[in-house]
Amino acid sequence: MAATPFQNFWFLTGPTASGKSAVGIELARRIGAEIISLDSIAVYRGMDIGTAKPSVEQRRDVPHHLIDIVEPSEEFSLAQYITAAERVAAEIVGRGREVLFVGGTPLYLKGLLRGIFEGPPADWTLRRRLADDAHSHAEGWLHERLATVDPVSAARLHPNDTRRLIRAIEVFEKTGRPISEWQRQFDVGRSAEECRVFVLDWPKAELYARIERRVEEMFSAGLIEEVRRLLADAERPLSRTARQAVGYREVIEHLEGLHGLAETVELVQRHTRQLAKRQSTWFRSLSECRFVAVCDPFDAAETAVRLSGSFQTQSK
RNA sequence: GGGGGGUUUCCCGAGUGGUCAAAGGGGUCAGACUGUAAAUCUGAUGGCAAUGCCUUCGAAGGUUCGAAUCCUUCACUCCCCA
Repeated sequence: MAATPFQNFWFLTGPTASGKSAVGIELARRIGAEIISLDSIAVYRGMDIGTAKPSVEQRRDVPHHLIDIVEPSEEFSLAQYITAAERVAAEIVGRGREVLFVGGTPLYLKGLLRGIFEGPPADWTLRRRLADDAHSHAEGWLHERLATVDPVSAARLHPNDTRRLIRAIEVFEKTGRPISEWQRQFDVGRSAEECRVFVLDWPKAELYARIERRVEEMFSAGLIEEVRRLLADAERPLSRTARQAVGYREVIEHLEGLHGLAETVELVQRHTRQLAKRQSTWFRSLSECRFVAVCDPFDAAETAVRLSGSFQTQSK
């Protein structure tokens, strides 16, 4: 799954609330691109307010893909994303247009840039069994168990990193080969000069102010009502991947009576700041990234001009 | 006016003579991350010339070899009776 030359496409990313969507549309216009959303939650239909999806007008203006492609009751995964992105990107290229990825899910970005291994899909029954076994054994059982079949991965993973330990064991059981032998794609990245991966880079205080404001706007735009609607269909409960999204998780808890409204708003703001922090950690670690400094007053069109121009001059 | 409780490191909150710079949680900072990733996991978190030293548990005194822990007074705060 690594062969697709995603490196030749355009990528616009950055932490949440950094203005990616607005800049993306301006940039797409300039370069004649269609946009592929790079967002693990915007794939869900009906999850609009909390994901700050581009508006209908914006989507009419520039074609957007991989938004609203699954039901909130369905699980979604990295591999599904990569597969869908490959397909859509090929279609866009077929139309003779540029491909511009816009969004802030760094794992998906890395998967696009470097490829992912052809592994087995999640087996939730097996995972559940392993988790149960781990509970009934002593601390560190999963880790020891992995060490016997895949010492390399065991050495890399912390004994408490249950999810990755389980996935590593799962891959071994399904394929008979250790996951550490499968996973080579992420080892080496290309340099920023060879790629067009732009990261909107804000001063922290300004970004945090944008986050606070945006979360308040989500609530006044009806986030709580949106969550009520999502929960209304008892036949099709929200999937594990859909319900863990920031904004949704906290509002669900609010509706369950766990915390009041004011506290909920604060929680969403705080968790969003923490998300932004983790996104930034990813960008710093990716050699492909090119940081584009932005600050208030923010001008999306001007930023788009600047980063497309910077590419022309920087790439010789 | 009478009786009882509280004041702990950024926050909440354990700790009732030494093993306490002080549990745990939150926050913050940093890191990891390949089929749950807006998830999950890890480390650090009083100061410093730092295998030790200095400052800290409302304030000031006191007891003791030794106090966040005991005593006295003061300040603020909460509850009950009047």
